[in-house]
Amino acid sequence: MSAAYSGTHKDYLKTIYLLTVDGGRAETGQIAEKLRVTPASVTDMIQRLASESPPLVDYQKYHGVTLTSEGEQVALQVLRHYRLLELFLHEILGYSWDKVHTEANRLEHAISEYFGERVAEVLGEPTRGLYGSPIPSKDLEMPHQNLVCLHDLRPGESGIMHSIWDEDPGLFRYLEKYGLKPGVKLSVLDYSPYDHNLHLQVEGQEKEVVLGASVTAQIFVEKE
Amino acid sequence: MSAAYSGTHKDYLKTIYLLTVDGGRAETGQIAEKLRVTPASVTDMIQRLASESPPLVDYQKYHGVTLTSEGEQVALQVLRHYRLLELFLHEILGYSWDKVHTEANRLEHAISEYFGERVAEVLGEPTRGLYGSPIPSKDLEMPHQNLVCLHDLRPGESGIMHSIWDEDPGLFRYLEKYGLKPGVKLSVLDYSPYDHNLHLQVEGQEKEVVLGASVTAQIFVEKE
DNA sequence: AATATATTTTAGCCTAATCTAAAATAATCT
DNA sequence: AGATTATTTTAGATTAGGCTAAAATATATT
Ligand SMILES: [Mn+2]
Ligand SMILES: [Mn+2]
Ligand SMILES: [Mn+2]
Ligand SMILES: [Mn+2]
Repeated sequence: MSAAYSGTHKDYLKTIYLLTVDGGRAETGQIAEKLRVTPASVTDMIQRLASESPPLVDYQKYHGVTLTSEGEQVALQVLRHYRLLELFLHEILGYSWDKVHTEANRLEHAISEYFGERVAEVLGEPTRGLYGSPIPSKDLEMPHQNLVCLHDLRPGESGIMHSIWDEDPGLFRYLEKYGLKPGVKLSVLDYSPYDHNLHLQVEGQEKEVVLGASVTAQIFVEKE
Repeated sequence: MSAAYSGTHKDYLKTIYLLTVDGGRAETGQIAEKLRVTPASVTDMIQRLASESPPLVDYQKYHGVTLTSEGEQVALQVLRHYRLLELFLHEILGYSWDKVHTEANRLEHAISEYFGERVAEVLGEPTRGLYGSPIPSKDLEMPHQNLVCLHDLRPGESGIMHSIWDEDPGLFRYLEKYGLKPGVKLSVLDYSPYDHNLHLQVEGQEKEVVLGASVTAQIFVEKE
């Protein structure tokens, strides 16, 4: 189906996907920051993405872009490769969490579809990757998930830790020290309305864990 | 040490290495054919390789190039990646022989040094790849080998099949039908001076195998 | 040795993807 | 509402790596 897009095209599309997955448009400046290029370069590129046939983005001057369905297909394919690679590097090649990102981000464009499917098979056709991130299926459907931000849970509610915003490895390591990693059950014991701190009971930990709003806002849980 | 050379640079250097490993110079037209670009493009590129600092090739106008030792280091690094990947794709991901080449040729530039070493470890630090091709060590030494062309063996002489010229998968499959694959012992029973045919005893085969000069010239054996 | 053929190099052009500086537009503040 | 600030777009330039056509050089043939 889809033509063979360049690695650069794919990086733009993946970035736009991640910026718009929760609704809204991806703005020039945001894309520029993520891809570490100048806004002028982004304007140039998104105009080219918009004038591909079929168009890959819907571009409104001065108001950023959204993906067309063609653009989304490409983005999901790259994202599938990316998340399969993350898992593969960690599980099969023994990469540590923090080394995974850079390598997967380079390899995601270099591997063939066939490579992707071979890796998927070796890994047992996973639907969740590192940090619990969802992996699009081979036919590019996102696995359904009933996620809620930990920040929004209140005493008495509980869930399974799922993933963290932006997949920040530094934050990930910090949370690991409190036993907080994907798959772990947690329940909210208390909430302080003044500082928005949450007091948590974390599976496998004796002491309760207290996290500030700037941290809980970054954590997604699958509500029970 | 070495700067970060582009994938294109590396493809040229690997190609030049393979064209000069048996001595002599790599000519513009040969490189152009292997890389499927025009001779004019090759001239342009080898002039740039020659004016890198340090220079990667020794260029003599109208008489092709040889690698400098810096160029050879880069070539060996790429070749190591390439041959590790070939083996990896076949052994770990279950690629068939003929699918391996294209993927490895793309991935050889995309993987990091770290990835290469992780793969090497998973494979058990191999020194020979598919078709018995030698894999440069981590510090870029080629494994010693006392190879001779099957074409030059005469009755009474014998050896272990090692590899085939140019790693042609079609020829490889043809030879497999006669039990001829890397690691198999063979001895020369007879030689016809008129057609240069060789009559071979191949380990594991009852009937003798007769091969023409155009085939025996492509086969390397480790002499006993 | 002269001519014909094959190979290589030069010259000029092209596209993708980036940049900087300046101009245009939108968003924010008073 | 008007002025200031922030963001985006345009214009023009650059670099890598390719191309074609023509010129230069080398190799082969008579
Ligand atoms: Mn707007
Ligand atoms: Mn990428
Ligand atoms: Mn010469
Ligand atoms: Mn290559």
